[in-house]
Amino acid sequence: MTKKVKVRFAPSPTGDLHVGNIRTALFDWAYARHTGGTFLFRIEDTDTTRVTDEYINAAIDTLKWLGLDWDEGPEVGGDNGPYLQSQRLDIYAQWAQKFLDQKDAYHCYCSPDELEAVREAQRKANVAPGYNGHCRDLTDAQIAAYKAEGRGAVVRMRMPDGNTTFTDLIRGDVTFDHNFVPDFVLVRADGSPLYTLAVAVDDILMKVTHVLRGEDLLSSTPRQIRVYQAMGVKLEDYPVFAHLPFVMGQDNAKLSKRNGEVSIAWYREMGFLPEAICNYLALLGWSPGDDLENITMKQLTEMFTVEKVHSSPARFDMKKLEAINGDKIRALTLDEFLKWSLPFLTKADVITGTDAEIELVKKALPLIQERIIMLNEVPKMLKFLFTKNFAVDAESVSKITDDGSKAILQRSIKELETVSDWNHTNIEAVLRASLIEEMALKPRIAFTALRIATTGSTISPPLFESMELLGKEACLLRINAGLAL
RNA sequence: GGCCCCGUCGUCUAGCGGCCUAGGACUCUGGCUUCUCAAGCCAGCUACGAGGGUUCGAAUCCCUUCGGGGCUACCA
Repeated sequence: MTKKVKVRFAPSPTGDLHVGNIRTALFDWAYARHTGGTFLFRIEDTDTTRVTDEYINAAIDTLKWLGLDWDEGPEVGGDNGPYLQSQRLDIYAQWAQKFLDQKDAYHCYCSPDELEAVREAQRKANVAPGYNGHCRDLTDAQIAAYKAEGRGAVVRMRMPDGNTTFTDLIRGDVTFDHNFVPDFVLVRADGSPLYTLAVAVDDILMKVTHVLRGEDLLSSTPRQIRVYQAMGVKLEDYPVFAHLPFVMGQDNAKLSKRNGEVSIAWYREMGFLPEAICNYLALLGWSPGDDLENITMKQLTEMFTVEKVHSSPARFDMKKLEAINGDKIRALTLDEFLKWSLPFLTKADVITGTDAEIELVKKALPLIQERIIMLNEVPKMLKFLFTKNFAVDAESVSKITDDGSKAILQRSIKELETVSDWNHTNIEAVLRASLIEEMALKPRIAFTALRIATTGSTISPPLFESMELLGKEACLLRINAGLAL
């Protein structure tokens, strides 16, 4: 009988969640959903100097926004909580004490300076740096002496001789010789637990079956397995590991959270859709196959398997993300597009949100849906429909002050005044008849002048539709104003 | 330095011994369409890091080498 899958995403929010974090979260989530298992969300905040409440809340918010819903964790609860490690300190302390009692762990009185000196010597001697086992077998007298000195002590796990082999779902069997896995610290001198202790204890206690995480944690796996052993966990109850390849930056360096472009919050502000971000990120290190790329979240959960995840790192490519975002925007229904656009429009002060404004937005959106790749372009493209103090873009003014343009504008006013039923078909008809047919102008020339005068820019939604939405009065007003420039 | 991981077009990938004179997507270039910008359509450029094996046959298996990355904390 196979156990029900439980996958966890356990970030340490020392900043806004970034691209790499989210790719991991996405795979965790997709795998849980694919298998019909449980998705557990846990916050690893044992490093209190770097993790803040603000970042924790931001992480929760980001995950929700992306649609990566969790079954156990902050806000939703569960049977294995609490899900913030800072609230589980007593649990870790108990286990650490147990390890001490079992002699699996011991107190180490070495000072940071002493440890550094040892490492320095090791580097010089060209041997593997790491803890040298100095305090492994201290006598009672030695311990008493250290205590008398007032030294603090950390709790260190004893790494036995031998080696650890585990099967990584993505990389196959991986073996680490314990000669290169020194005794590691479980508890700081101040009594607080370290990641190595907390993850292992939590993954077991929370009954996690699959640990899918970044490959930077690959070499810490033998340490976790050591903790499982000390906990007395049976082999078949160890979680299965899968180390996901990195998402790298353009320069082949690991994407770092110091860079603004990696923060998911930034992508949200720019107007990327969560589904586009997830779709793109899913393609980094994984592929649905069959030349398929544009997939829905539902398809992702149906097709995703860890076995198909690559072992090699992937470069993050903004252009491709943009292309996918454009595809996703074009696939939106009008109501969806409206829902996503409104916040951008109000935030940019293009509209305040009245019913009349929303009605007009609704008419205008279809005109720009295939012309944008990010939602933050919506206000830019629709501003001309709502602005109270209209002005032609500075760089476009000179393009309509020549005699040719004046003639076009003059003739347009004359023709447009005659249009009684103001719609784009009629507008186009009179303008083509007069400007193109009679004046024999090139459409490009004639309509560019009108475009600048009515929308203020050389780039706009389709001209005649734009004029229709603007209304006859406003159009004529603006063209007249353009004539006066 | 040591340990570990990785190596197909510029980028993401398909490929799991013959379907590969290596397919798709993004980017880029050219063209068509066209009221701008897009979108759409067509065409083109460009890859199995290198060297050895194994085999009738290798991108696919093995070895070496080179290159990239991670870890080497009282960070995660």
